[in-house]
Amino acid sequence: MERPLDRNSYVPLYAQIQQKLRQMIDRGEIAPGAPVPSERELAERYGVSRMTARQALRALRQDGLVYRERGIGTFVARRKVDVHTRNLVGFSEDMRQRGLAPSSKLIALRRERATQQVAAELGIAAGEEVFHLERLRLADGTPMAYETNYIPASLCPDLETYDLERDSLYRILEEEHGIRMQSADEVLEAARAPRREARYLSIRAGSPVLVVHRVVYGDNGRAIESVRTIYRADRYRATFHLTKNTL
Amino acid sequence: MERPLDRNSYVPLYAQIQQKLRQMIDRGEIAPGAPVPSERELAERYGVSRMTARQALRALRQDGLVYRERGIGTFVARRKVDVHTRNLVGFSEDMRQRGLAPSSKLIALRRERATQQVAAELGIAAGEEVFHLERLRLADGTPMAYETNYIPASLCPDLETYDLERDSLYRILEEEHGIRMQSADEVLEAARAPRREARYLSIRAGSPVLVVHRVVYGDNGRAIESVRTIYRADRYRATFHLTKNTL
DNA sequence: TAGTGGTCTAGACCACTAT
DNA sequence: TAGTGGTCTAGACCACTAG
Repeated sequence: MERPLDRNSYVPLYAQIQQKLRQMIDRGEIAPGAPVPSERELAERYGVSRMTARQALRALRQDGLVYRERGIGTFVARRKVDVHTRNLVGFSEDMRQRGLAPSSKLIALRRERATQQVAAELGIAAGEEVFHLERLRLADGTPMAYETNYIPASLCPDLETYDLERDSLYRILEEEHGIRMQSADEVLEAARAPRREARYLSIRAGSPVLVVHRVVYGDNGRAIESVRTIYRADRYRATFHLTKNTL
Repeated sequence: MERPLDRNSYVPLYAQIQQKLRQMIDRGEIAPGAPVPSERELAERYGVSRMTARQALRALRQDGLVYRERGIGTFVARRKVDVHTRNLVGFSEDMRQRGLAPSSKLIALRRERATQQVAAELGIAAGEEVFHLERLRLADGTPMAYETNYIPASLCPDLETYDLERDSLYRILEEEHGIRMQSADEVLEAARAPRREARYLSIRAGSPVLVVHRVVYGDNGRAIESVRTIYRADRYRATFHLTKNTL
């Protein structure tokens, strides 16, 4: 028999089902290509309506863990690329998902007035106060990326009190300030490493680098931060899982 | 009064509502930051249940067009980056969305036996027949990318009969062969342009390029194609819209 | 208090696939 | 024919936010 769901939990039922299925897939209990229980079977097994079971499967498909075939069933996807779905995680979590230990070296942290460009990116007025943060990002102790963040000072006035060499900015914003990230726009491009950043990254100036510019939005639709991350091209690849829209 | 939905159409009701809202947003009839009709209002206005209206709004959020705040409402997102959501489109459609005219120069198209690596990417046996396609991709007549595709020959045995300089591979697969793309894994990295591709792209060998490797999966979970696209770094940026998972 | 989005129910019909 | 996923209904309760 199946362990029942916790109906008093704050975790929605569909999320609990999703989590159970995700575990079974991760542990290999359901092999790639093998069918996942159908919506109706999940509904019966866990004592929920079919719409609830369906919601769990939809989220798994969104993450690329399963694919669905109408009239046939839902199956565990055969992953080719090792996709760390990049569901809006920061550098620390990204590295952990890749099995690497993240760390940082603080280069700069100061309050300053937003330039026209930064203000436009963050949707605030030019001249408003922002935190300007620069960190060298390491994975297993070796330089991986150079990251520059701009965060509206009003969102997190006490940012200077945290240890940004060890702590995760996203963790601080999310857990300490209740700022929930909802979505982000990312632009990726290839470039030559600028002299200054190249020195920190221990590469030659002009070497190819992957530049990722990201603006993160909160659940109120307002920008939380603007980040530019310069990755060593020889150490980093960005991975994505794309799905056809209209669920 | 509102134009009613077409209940006999093959287009689902939620997709029709989604389309109407998308138009209103695109035309600027609902300004960024302004509220979209609530789920209950859409339900009443179009004579559908709330769950159906909800499905329309969910898809719009997934695309980053709106954001939702519980207890308050749904609002048109204030886009900072011009995101062409890259919902699994090919080069042709990508360029069109950027307002550029795509064209191609066919470099090679031949049947060959899949190497170990290509076979692994496509999930077929090494030695099985694949089409090997190479094209120089142009936007408004200037070189933008060099693209190499591998497609299992069994999927589209008559590929050679199409004009791959003018036609879209995705269109051929989708419309002529009923192969529906469902998802894809993408890996992006920065690199130096190899000599051969650099010549086609009219750049110096060693210049930075953005290399995008993509494996596309159909709705049966099987790989449809493996593509490697080398973009000129000075002409192309890849844009993405990321969302927090669990809808 | 009224309105919102988030979750959930217990059904229903459909097109599709495999047997 | 039986089972699947896709769509849809007409309700419900909840936590949340605003006035």
